[in-house]
Amino acid sequence: MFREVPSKVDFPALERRILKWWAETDAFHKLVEKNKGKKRWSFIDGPITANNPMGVHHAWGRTYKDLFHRYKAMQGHEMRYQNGFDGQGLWIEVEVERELGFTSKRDIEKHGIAPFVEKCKERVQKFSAVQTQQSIRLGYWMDWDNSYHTMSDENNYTIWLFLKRCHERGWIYKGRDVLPWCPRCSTAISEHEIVTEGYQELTHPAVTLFLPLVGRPGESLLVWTTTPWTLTSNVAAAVHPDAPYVKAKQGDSYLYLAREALPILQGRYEVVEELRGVDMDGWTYHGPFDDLPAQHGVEHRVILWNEVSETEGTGIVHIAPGCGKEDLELGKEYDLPAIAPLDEFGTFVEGFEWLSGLNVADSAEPIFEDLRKKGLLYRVDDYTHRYPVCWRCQSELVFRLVDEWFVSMDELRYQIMDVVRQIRWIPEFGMDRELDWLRNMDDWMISKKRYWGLALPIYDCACGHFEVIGSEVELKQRAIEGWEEFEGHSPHRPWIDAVKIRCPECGNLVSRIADVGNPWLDAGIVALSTLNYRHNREYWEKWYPADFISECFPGQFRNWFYALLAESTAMENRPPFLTVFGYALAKDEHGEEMHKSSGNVIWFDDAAEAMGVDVMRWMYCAHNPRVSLNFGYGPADEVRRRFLIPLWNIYSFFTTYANIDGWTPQRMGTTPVQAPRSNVLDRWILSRLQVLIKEVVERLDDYDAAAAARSMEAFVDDLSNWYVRRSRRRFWKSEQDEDKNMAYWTLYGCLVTLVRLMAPFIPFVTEEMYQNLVRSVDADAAESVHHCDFPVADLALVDEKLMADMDLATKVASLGRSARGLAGIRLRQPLALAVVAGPFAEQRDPLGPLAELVLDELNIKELRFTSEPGEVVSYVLRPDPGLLGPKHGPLLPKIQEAVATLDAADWARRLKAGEAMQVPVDGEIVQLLPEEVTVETRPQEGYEVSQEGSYIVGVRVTLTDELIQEGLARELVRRIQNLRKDADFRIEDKITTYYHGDAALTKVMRDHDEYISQETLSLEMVEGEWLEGAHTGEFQIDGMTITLQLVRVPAEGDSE
RNA sequence: GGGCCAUUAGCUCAGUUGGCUAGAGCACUCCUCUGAUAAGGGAGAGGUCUCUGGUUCAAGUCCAGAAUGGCCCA
Repeated sequence: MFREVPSKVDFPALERRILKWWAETDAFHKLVEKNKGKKRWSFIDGPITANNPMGVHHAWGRTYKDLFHRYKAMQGHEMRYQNGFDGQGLWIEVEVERELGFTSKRDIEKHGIAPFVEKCKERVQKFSAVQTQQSIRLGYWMDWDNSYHTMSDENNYTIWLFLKRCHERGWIYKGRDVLPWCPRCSTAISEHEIVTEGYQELTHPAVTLFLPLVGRPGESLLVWTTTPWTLTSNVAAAVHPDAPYVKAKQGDSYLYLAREALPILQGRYEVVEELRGVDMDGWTYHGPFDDLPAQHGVEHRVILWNEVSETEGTGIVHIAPGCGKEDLELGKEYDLPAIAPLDEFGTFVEGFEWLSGLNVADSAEPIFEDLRKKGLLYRVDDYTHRYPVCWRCQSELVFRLVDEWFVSMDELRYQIMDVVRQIRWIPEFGMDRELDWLRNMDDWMISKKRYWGLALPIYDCACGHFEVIGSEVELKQRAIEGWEEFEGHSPHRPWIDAVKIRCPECGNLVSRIADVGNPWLDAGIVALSTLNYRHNREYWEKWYPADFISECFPGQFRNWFYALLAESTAMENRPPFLTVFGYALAKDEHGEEMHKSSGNVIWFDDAAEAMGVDVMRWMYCAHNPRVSLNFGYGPADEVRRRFLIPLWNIYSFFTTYANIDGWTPQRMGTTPVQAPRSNVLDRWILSRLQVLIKEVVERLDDYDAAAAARSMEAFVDDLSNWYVRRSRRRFWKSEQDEDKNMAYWTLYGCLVTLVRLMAPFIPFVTEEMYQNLVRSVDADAAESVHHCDFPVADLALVDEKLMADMDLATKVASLGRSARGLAGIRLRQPLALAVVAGPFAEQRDPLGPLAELVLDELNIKELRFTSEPGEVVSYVLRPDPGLLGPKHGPLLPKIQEAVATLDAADWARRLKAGEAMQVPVDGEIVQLLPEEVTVETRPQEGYEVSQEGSYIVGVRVTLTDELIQEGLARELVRRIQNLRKDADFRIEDKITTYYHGDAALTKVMRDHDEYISQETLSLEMVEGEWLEGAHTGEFQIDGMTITLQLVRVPAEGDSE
């Protein structure tokens, strides 16, 4: 016996039960053990940031990872099952700062770096534990005790090795650059970080000001900027050499600006001279802040620059090499001084007099006021533009001249590009994206002026020499002092900073630079560090490169993919992974981004308990990964209703009837799938099943989960709405014959195969079904569905012709239902005949045995096939008077007459083929174009028809008394069945039926006594008696009344 | 300015070597079935497959250009 299966199911409760059972039986580790020593399948996990609970977008990615792990496991592969947590870097620091109520780096210093770093570690531990629990809830099978952390010693030291290798090749250098800088976080923001969500639409005051020219009294350049604070460091003004400029007179002053920019002028003006940019080359002017000490000795001049836009601002660009990236480049070219006005907090440094000590955020108004006082201010306007902000704390970034450390991309860039081309990118455009990034990226800035992160092993001596340490062993050897203080700690600040080495060039003691590393270094090294590259090269060789990695596409080209590629290429010049699978973003169900502030975020824990993770997983798997996923309760409910419930219903149906008949698979050894079948439905569904297996394997081998899921949905639909629906009677009948046995074997075979096919997708419900369908009757079967082998298609069972014929049968059934619908005759009313017209040629019986299915489905006595549509429809040709009237005038009635005499069926075909009609009228030939003649189809007398393509199904709508009686009998059966159900009888309960009512109905009861009692399991049908206490119903059928009463008959052996 | 992607029914999307009278689900209206039943089925309506050219016997599909939207890089 199978365990009884309720038709209603609580998926989340089921999932919790299965989770508990997996834990109790140690199902995961048994799987690992089972596959030990088999062919490897290597996966490297992109570490999840262990900073907050995971979201439903993480669950999407983790579902793919679990899906392919489970699939490969069922196909017998050894795997490492290692999950990764990312835990070093600014994002952790920012959250901890928030927790502690800190607002700047000074607070951290005051608090102490050591306790701060400890708190960062604690946060990572806390949330990695939370995410582990959530992942387990998702059904993600990983070796959770073996998760790696990017903050581990091994990970950090492996990065040291990488940096050492880079240094040996001369790729590491200290650069002076103008970088986007967050004044709150007090660190540079690398270009990797600034690009996503790094810009906001902001409004700033833009200032237009005079720069008085030297030696040209009364004449000024007009410049424009949105960052007034940079004017303090102005050293030059750039013009486009070929652009037209003008000298405009306004009042007593003469202004220079681009001709295109003239509309910027307020009030009346007069153009007194036209010139080109090149004519202004070398002019000198008085800087706007020449009075500040920082500006002493600076000569301001006009330079030429091809990038100057004539339409932005005034067409004359203010240049401050200490405050802008392009400015600095230009500065190098023209040998201009770079003045750096801001410290790490965005405060003006010494040398700026009244500005010194003022924060950049508060500087705009005082600067305008100063310019106004000096008579240099022309106008101030609000200007809205996209401005970079800190991606973590949203502070507006400034551009600061700083020392940072870089890895040169000169050589590495091209090596990585070669590696990229050896990798399979899914979707394919990934390769182009990555190559595009590599072509365009600047040198990799690896330093960050923060606390919690990789301790960059760079020892920079004042003499100009610097060293890069490649391991903890090397550091110990080189340590002159501080080793004891450091020993026993992780290689993090502040402990690591105690260690000092001797400069081999000048002999002085050298400290480590204070910077920590860019966090993508941490995540990028894992292809080496997690495979024990430093200590067990054999192990590493076994698992490197990964067969597969998978992450969300947007962002990762310049982040994880890039870092992984860069570090592996530098170390080994081989791809770190062979296939990369990317997917898009998760949005809310209306396609809006999920934001806490919009209130549309769905938390993973809520979703899991409300919809169940199998539903979520199916939604993820069935979705096209290239486009963003609209996640929500609505779509989830649809998945549940459309897919999981029907699947469950098939299962529930099977167990219900199998239990009634006491049917169990005696032994799995005589595999049900292979036994020959005589029933066409059995042969058909088993053929479909093999095709399904083949498709699913092919699609999963190609990492196309969505196509596999779609195939499975289509199969479940076929199984439910055709196989089971058409086979119901085979299970329902009371004889225990071979046909029934085969039906059980077939449905059972489909279910147990489906359960294994779907196990990687929806691991919980398949486990539940497997335990009941397989384990409960076969103690020798694999303990868990996830320990089973993945199904293999038996192509010998594929019958293409049968499947094509079945397609035709379902099409005929569909057209027949449609025709019945048009006639308004309900399905319960039997009809005498259906005629199918189609391209059957000589075939007299195109459906063969499948015709039975159609007859039964349509409740029709006879099915006839013909290749002559005229048997069911006639055609009427109607010359369109609206078109032909104006053309032929009085001839029209005669044309209509003439057309009516022609062979309508023949012309219907020819017109459809685009042929024009030639109609003899009054001795001449009139031509009628296809669009001028409407072809109407009408059913032949006594038929209703429905047509699709070249198939027409006509049903005979004439009802005889006999047919009507039969229809009523069926109607009565239905009433009794409903009554049985209302009475809560079990499906197999036998009953006695009492009835009385209008004569016409009681006659049907008597005449169809055998049929009705068989259908309703009535042992006896008694007319005229009234039974107190029986389940009673009074019904109106076609205006007649009947009262029905049911009584359960106790079965033998019942205790009643 | 450059790169990548998308554009198919009211909405969400299938349509992967060019071969359809372009499909599905949801939503809507009507109908229907029913011991799988808080499910299922059918019908109706809804499309110049963004546009313009081209290649081809044949284009939603391939090519070129444009428009719109999105992502990325300057």
